[in-house]
Amino acid sequence: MAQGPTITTIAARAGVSIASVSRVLNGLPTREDTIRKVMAAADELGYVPNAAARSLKSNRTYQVAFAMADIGNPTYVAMVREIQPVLKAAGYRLVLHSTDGDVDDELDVLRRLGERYADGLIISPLRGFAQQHLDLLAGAPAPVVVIGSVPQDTPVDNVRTDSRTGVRLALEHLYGLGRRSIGFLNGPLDTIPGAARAAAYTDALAALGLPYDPDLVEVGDFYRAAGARAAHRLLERSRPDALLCANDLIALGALDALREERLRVPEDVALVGMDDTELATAAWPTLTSVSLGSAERGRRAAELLLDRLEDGAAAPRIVTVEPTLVVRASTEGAS
Amino acid sequence: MAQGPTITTIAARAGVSIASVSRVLNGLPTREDTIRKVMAAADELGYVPNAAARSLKSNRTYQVAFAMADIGNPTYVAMVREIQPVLKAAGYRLVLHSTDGDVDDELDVLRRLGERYADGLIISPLRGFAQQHLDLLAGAPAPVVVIGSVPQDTPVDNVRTDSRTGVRLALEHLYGLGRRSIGFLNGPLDTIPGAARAAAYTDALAALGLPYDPDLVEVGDFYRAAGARAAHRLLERSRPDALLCANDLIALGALDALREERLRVPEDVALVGMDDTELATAAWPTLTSVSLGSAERGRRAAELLLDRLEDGAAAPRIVTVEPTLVVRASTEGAS
DNA sequence: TTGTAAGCGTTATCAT
DNA sequence: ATGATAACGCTTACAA
Repeated sequence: MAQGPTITTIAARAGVSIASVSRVLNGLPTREDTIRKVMAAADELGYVPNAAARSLKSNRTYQVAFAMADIGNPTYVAMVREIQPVLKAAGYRLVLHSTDGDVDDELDVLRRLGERYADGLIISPLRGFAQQHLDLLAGAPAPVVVIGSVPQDTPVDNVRTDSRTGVRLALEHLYGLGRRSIGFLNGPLDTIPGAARAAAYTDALAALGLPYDPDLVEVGDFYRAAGARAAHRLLERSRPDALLCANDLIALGALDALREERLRVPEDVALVGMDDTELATAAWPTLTSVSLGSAERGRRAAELLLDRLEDGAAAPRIVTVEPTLVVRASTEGAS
Repeated sequence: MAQGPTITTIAARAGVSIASVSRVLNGLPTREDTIRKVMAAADELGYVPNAAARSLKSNRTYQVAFAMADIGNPTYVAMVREIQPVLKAAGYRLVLHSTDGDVDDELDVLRRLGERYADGLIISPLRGFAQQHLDLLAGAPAPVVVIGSVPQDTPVDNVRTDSRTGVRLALEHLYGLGRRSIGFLNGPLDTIPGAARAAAYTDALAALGLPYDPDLVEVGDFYRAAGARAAHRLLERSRPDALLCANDLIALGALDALREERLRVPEDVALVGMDDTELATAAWPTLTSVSLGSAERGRRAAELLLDRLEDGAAAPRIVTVEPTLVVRASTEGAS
């Protein structure tokens, strides 16, 4: 915990000015002899440049923030896992914010960007930005990349996925297996994914010519225990031959519930999760799941942000990651 | 992305000196009237203090770094999940480093603390610090808390667990179930947990009066696929009636392998994982697992660091988290 | 090529 | 109570 040397210390030790030290350290043209003296002094003293001083001067922190609802959720873990190495390779540190899906927290993250502790922000809002806060997004003090959808014309880089198509893929798959009574276990409707998936479910049913039956729909939360409770509630009043779950955690909970009710998966009830997390292959039977490309979305978001940091003036970009259906035992029986 | 206002801007707007602005902003005694003017100006301009300037002056970043091998590993996720809210509550940001278990990366994290981008570091080294690097730890430019064991007398705060006891609990449990041929699937021996668990396994066997049979031991890596391969190798040359796995990922892989070999769990082979991650309850049968208190270790580490940041002079503390055995279906049959 | 000095946005000391 | 000013550690004109 020794007090570290500064360029002043080195300058004294090497017998040159601080300007020369700075030049050598930054590789600017300098006399061979001076370089040697400075390097020697720096080495001996174990010099390390001070980040605060550097960023005060350069207006660059070489930090990027990532904000999401819950680092315990495998979806976000997948994102972080991709974001981290991309940033690291580019010389950026990663600052992690967990907002618990709280709108105020999310807005706070946005506002505190004004402290300039980070050069940019990747945010995956769960509750989303109400209309009145869009200007906060647009006028953010640093570049922001949003993972998830933002309203048309919001001038920020954006990585989205098409959950509508994802849900459709799932329902078509189940329909193709002969299932006609397809239930849906959703997360809160006031969340962005919750709302999107609810709409997508209704639409996909219609496209398949299936009736919408409110008894087949339950809203809970994006957690396993909530998923189990929702499944129990649903099973109390109807007997679906398939269940679509708004994420893998819910699906895992549904699996618990189905097991308790002695219903076989997939024979009695076919089960589909969403997000295709590692939990899908840990479960038994392994879970068919709609991949929304979390890892790829994370990576693309990091890349977009780095691009933006190099060229702040470029037009906002929207990247769309296509969903895919990963079929496993929970709908097809074989392992 | 507007250029933010500084205290200079505010001072001009309010018609006072920057010193007064600073005082008001920091709640130092000031005339009512001045306070009003400054606050008004600050509000109108949407002032946010600059983090770099502040930390240059105060030598405080209000950031804490956490370095571990792989954010994809549920053990570390559990730690981050606990560390984050503790830091947040104390007004600190979290900087995340993923080292891939690379020794150089770990040492680099330690060295770069000298940049003073963080006030302290929590590190969970996978490969550990060779003797020659202990001075780097001892002489770190900022307080460090190590999760995992450090050699006696290393002057850093330390949160450890007793994996020896953990392994013993597992073997005693298996022994109590009548298992006598207990195999062991370990991770790399040049990692701290790998080495510790290998020694613990040998000791625990001896304590139970069971012979050590090299055919019952396989070394792989801490991943699922590696666990599956290791299990296959082991099963090719011996038929254990129980398997202890050095973590839950390996256990999951072992489960895959056992299933392929048509061996029933727990009837033919009882299976025990370590770390007690969420994967243990996602798997089927659910996994008996040795909890090493990852969440608690994370939380305690964060608390130790915060304490240290308040009182840098206090004697180094060692916190030990007791392991517990969480018995589930993979050893006891019932769900 | 090198040194002097200004400035990044704060906080804090010192006069006033 | 307030203002002028130095200082934090660095980069970068500008002069020499």
